[in-house]
Amino acid sequence: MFRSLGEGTSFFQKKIIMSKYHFNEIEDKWQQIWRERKTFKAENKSEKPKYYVLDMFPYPSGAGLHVGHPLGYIASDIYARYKRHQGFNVLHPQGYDSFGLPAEQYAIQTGQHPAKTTEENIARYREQLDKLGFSFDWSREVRTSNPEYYRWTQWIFLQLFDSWYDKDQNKARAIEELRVIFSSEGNVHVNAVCDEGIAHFTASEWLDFSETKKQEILLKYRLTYLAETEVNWCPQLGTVLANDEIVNGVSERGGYPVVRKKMKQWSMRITAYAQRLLDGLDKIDWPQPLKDSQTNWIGRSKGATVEFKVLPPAPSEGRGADSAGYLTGNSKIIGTLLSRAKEMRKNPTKAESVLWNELRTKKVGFKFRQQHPIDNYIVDFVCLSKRLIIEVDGEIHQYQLEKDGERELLLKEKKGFKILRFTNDEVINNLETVLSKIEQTLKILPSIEDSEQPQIPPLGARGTIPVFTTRPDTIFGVSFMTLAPEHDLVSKITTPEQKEAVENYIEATAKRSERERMADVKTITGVFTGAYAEHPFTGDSIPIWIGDYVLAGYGTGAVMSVPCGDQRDYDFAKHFNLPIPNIFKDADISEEAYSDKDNTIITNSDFLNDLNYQQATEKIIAALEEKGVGEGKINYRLRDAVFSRQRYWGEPFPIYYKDEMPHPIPTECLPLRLPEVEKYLPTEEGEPPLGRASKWYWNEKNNEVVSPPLEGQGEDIYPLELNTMPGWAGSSWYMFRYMEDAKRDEVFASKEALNYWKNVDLYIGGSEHATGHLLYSRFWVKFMHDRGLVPVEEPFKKLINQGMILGESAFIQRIERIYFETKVDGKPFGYFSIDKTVFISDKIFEKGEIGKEILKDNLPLRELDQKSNEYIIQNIDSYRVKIIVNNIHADVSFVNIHNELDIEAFKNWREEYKNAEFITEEDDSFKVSREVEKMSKSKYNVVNPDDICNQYGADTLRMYEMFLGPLEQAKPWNTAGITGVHGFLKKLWKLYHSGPNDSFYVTDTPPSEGLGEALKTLHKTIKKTQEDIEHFSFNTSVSSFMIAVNELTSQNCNSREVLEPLAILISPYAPHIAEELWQKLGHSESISTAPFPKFEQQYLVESSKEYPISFNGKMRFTLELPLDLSKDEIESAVMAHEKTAQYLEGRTPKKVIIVPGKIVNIVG
RNA sequence: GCUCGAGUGGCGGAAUUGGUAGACGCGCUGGAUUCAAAAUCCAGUGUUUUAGGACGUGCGGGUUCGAUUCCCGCCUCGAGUACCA
Repeated sequence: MFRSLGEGTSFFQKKIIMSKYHFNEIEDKWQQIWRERKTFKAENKSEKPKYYVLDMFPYPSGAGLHVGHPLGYIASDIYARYKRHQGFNVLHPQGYDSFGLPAEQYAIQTGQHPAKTTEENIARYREQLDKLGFSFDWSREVRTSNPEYYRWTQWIFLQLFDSWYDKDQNKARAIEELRVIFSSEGNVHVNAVCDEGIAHFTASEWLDFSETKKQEILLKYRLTYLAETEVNWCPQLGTVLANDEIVNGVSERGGYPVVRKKMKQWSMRITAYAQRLLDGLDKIDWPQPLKDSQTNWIGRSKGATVEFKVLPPAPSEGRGADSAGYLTGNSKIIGTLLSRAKEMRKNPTKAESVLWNELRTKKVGFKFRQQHPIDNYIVDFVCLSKRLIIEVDGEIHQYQLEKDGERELLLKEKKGFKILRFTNDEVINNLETVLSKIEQTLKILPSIEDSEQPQIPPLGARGTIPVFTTRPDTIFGVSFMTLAPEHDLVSKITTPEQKEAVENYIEATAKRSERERMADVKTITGVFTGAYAEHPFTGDSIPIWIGDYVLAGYGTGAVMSVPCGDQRDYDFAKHFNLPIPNIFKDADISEEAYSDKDNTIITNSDFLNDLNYQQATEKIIAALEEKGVGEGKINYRLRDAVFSRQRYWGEPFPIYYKDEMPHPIPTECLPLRLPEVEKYLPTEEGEPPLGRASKWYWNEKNNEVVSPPLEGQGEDIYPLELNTMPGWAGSSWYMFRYMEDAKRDEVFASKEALNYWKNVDLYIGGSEHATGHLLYSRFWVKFMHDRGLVPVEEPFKKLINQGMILGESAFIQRIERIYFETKVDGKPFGYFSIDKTVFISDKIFEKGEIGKEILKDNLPLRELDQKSNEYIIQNIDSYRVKIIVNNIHADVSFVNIHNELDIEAFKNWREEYKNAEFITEEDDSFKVSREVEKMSKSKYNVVNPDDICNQYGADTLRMYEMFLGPLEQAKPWNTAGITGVHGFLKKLWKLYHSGPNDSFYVTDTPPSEGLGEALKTLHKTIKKTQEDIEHFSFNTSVSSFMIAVNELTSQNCNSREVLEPLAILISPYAPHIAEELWQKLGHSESISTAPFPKFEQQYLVESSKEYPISFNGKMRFTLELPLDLSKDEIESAVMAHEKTAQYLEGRTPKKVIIVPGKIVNIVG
């Protein structure tokens, strides 16, 4: 080691030092130059083609970076730099996902404002990132927790609030357009993704509604809406817990009870986009496993809905529509009428059937419906597109006349229908006249758009139980129905006799947490409701059960149980002794259900007999639709996303409440800044932390945040929303923010910027975001596209998941107990626990008897005697000794590459180890065992990139991380291996410093004057590097650099023609050393702008090939032959070779396979 | 359970469409240099062997002149997801 560079050092020594590879100096120098010259600033206007490389931005945690974090950033940086060499205008930004839980938890514990913690963490992250020499354009940095950023998150939220999803146009539209539709024609023809069970209203009704009522209705259509959602509430902790924070029904922290509580929460109607999210996957270049998990998450299944009519609870209560005692209340009238309409359709009068016969075939030119419910009535025939009702009357009583007059008035006034009336007589005897009158009227009446939409009352409101099934073909195998215990109808259909049992069951299941219910799938539970449903085809009565194997949240929360075809139904049926009819030909269902779709032949199923799955499904769906009791349907597993969090450190909702209804804050008033609170906990009343803010009301008049109004004052003052947005809000659109560089105050991103950069060309990040960020972000982008805010439908064109870098934990073994066993009869003699802390070197006892010696020397037997008065171990040799050890994590920094522990450092680590004893190896070393685990602070296996940078340099770290293995694969970190890559960089440096005293030496002499091998090496490397980068195979290109440098070194190459392109090839990987060499080569511009070397095939052309000669597929020897030989010439050359005869041992070859340029194989 | 991915030396891994299995690096062994160490350089390193060879890419089959690569059946590990009707 040199003491100093001062006077005592000779000039000669100084020279040597200066020309060595001083990575620290070089790296500092270039990082500073890049920063000063803004080398990597992207321009929004350029002649060059654009390329956008993005990393998933990090959450700046307090722990800082470990070597696993930069892996993806290094890969993306290499690609970004490569693309710059290829002549692209590259956007490669970075930022922080800076809202989140850890900062808030820290705030709760310390009272420190999360903004401050976040700020500090970001500073530390930035410092660490800067050391690695990334080519980020930091001028475009984003932080999701900055008001100037979340202003636009709030703005986008308001766009969602201001939108509804039109299923007909299959896109989101402005809510204003929906108001216009409501004002002109009510909601009957609106085909929207919306809440269930919205009552129908007419235009005039809409206009009569109060503004609050209108808002209430509009909320049911908005893409972000308020809904009662069940959450896990922990009263003791005063907070809502996520599912994974609950273990066995109690909180993970503290073990407090958790109850299910309904809370009003904001939700996002992501389900509207289910199909488009699925379809979009075909258009993007993402890893298949990731696409698969999104596909699974969306969970599309094709099947049918079937409605089962609930039979009246007891025959004595009658069957008529008027006396359906169990269906009460206004909303149920439609349902009653509908089932009555069905009844009436089945039993038409003669006149009705004659007229229907004419109308149904569209003879009059328009589509008519028979016995159709309109408002509170059933009309005989209706043409919805012309709003024409046709009534056929029989003998009219006075009572009926009055009623009809009343309804006529209503229908005319409110719904704008024209009514034509005919008598039975007219229809039967004067059909032609009747028809021409209808036709004439139709001509006069104006058409109404979208009239083909039938008026369907909401599911379940008709006294029927709708179910979803993927196997409608098995409908004749239904022997019972099962509802989720939470199903709305349960209380309505349960008979008095079963009431108690059902209520007890519901109570019992409600107590079990969702987790418990899911974990325990073996116990079969359920209760009979006492009610029956009618099979839509056989008319049989089917018992209706409830059971917790049916989930309220999926499908309709009810299933038609087909025990012969579904294992769960089968188990349920067996358990409760329900019938299991078999509808599968030649299927054995004595032990389990027959769920094989492909080999199904249906039997015992009326008109489905002898059909296979596909045919039967097709036929039954047609039959369901014809009968009006069901239809083919696509169901999705995807649920709407809950968007509220009862947290402080997130975006506040720009919403205030007036008359209980949410109102948006004017967009020009954004951002709505997070208020200050004195504590980051929920309030005593269980409100979210924002409830503690002293100023958190909105003055509608002055448009400002104000204090709560005093009693009797503040007419224009309304409370603001107390929840905040979840983490994925800010990350769903951040890729667009980077695009904007100048007008960030005016827009989330300008049209010009959005149109120029379009979408992310390459996105690199972890696969853990598969069903979170990556799905939500796609959803928001599709929405933003619909509303004309962005030009693209998909945010990320190509995506790569980098694998995790795992840590190699070090384990030190602590003796817990010693177990003796007599040698004679193998009987246990005794356990001895150790009250001292004794550590034992790894595997020392595998060395047989040595172990015992060591034990004798180190564990004085008196210790054992003291511990147990009963047994005195006099002579350890007469026993078999078993040591029970406990593995304890030791910090990896105490362990060297030979797995030897620095005992002193370990002793000083923790107070409890200060006086520990160590049983060492014979050479006094102490070994630890190693195991690969996730890198984490708690496992003491974290390797800090700063340390690596200081010791080996950023270029070495970058290259080594790439060299470890394929980018997408998980791989363990092993610091010992880094010397190989570091040695390579030293060799690279040396290659350019082959002058006297290791001075820089590069000549302008063409390499062809030597052997010409150097150019071959160079072009081979160009080809390989280019292919590898394009395939993201960075590990193999590092090895090809090593090969190149090894070859060029042995060729003594110092030609500029080779070394200059080589520096460019390496620069994406090791940018600092490359810049330094580039400068030494005489360039003043950054190497990052140099064009990528062009590969030329001519240098790789070979004239001969070392042929492997195989016998029966086994390679025996090689033979160098000219490449231009014909097959025959190769054969004769091979056959003439002496070794050929030797391996043939006199046999005649049956066949000789020759693949010119590849291989020769002799068979025989 | 279902879906997806992966199994190659002591270790990380390579072999782009079936064509010389183990590139490159670590580690290990021996040597050179050094007072010594570090660093550097050189040689060797899949297993086995009677030194000819034999066996080797999780296991068992198959296709082929030839299989780490393709097909069938299993085993193990990892990830995601889970009573989804």
